[in-house]
Amino acid sequence: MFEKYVKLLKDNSIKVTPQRLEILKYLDENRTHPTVDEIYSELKEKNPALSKTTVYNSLETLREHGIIQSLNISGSESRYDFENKMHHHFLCTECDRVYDIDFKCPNIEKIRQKIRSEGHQIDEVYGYFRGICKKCLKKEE
Amino acid sequence: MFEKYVKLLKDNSIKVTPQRLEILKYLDENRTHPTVDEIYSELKEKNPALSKTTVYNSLETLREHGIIQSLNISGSESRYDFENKMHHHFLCTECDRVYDIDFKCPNIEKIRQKIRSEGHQIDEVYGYFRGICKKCLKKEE
DNA sequence: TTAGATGCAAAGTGTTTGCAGCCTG
DNA sequence: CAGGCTGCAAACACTTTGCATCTAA
Repeated sequence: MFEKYVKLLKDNSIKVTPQRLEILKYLDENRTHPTVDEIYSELKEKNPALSKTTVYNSLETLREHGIIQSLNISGSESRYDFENKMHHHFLCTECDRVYDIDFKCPNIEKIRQKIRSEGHQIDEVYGYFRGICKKCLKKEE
Repeated sequence: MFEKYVKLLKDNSIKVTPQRLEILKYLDENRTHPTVDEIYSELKEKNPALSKTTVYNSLETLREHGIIQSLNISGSESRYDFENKMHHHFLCTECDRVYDIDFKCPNIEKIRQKIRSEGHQIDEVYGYFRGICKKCLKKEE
């Protein structure tokens, strides 16, 4: 049940703890770009001793190792994504849902090259789109 | 001296106040993507009665009217940009400087169309790049 | 004259820090 | 056993809110 996540952690030389396994499993099974609060509230039900600090610490550790991705699309709180391959995101400013955008943009490589040619080093690329999603547009009618 | 900014405000039917004029002038003359604190600290010197609340309020009003742009590239605090045309940004995670990226990416239109074709409505597009800038790379040597 | 802007203080929200005790490797 | 992780409380940083006063139009 947790073998997959144990392997992920061991491969990255990170200590395996029950909290980290639960967080990874939650992110893997909930590709809704949850916030720290959402993760914490949900996992706290099964483990009432869980601390929010641990959720913050674990997410940061996982992110540092490139196992997960963090998003800052909403401006206020961070969101987390088990999918670590590069892709873009669309935020609905009505319902706060975040949608994945899997469009491959060959120009990102050109931009990277342009920035590199100016002497800078690029580590991360984010594409954020905001607007109103299909569901919310229907409600407004 | 302020005619340009008075016109900007009047054209948008926003009341002309000394605070708003100073903020606009500051942003126009400092294309360094300043934070609220930077704007506030600087303007407070000439007008000690200035309130940070007013800076927040004014920036939000200007942003709502599309006169200026706000950036959330650093995760924590917001930054502001007098330039309101679409362009991308590069954040140096060492020195926190933000550089403009004026690369025109024709694929953004394709992504917009793709998202639209799925039924969503797009209002804003942000491209954020993070890494280490030329100046900081030199220091590290 | 009046709707809206300002400034102050207080409250709110998301995140980080310090540290004692516990657990993984 | 040692270094790293957890959990709690307190501290922090940024932003928003409530409200009395003031000001642009």
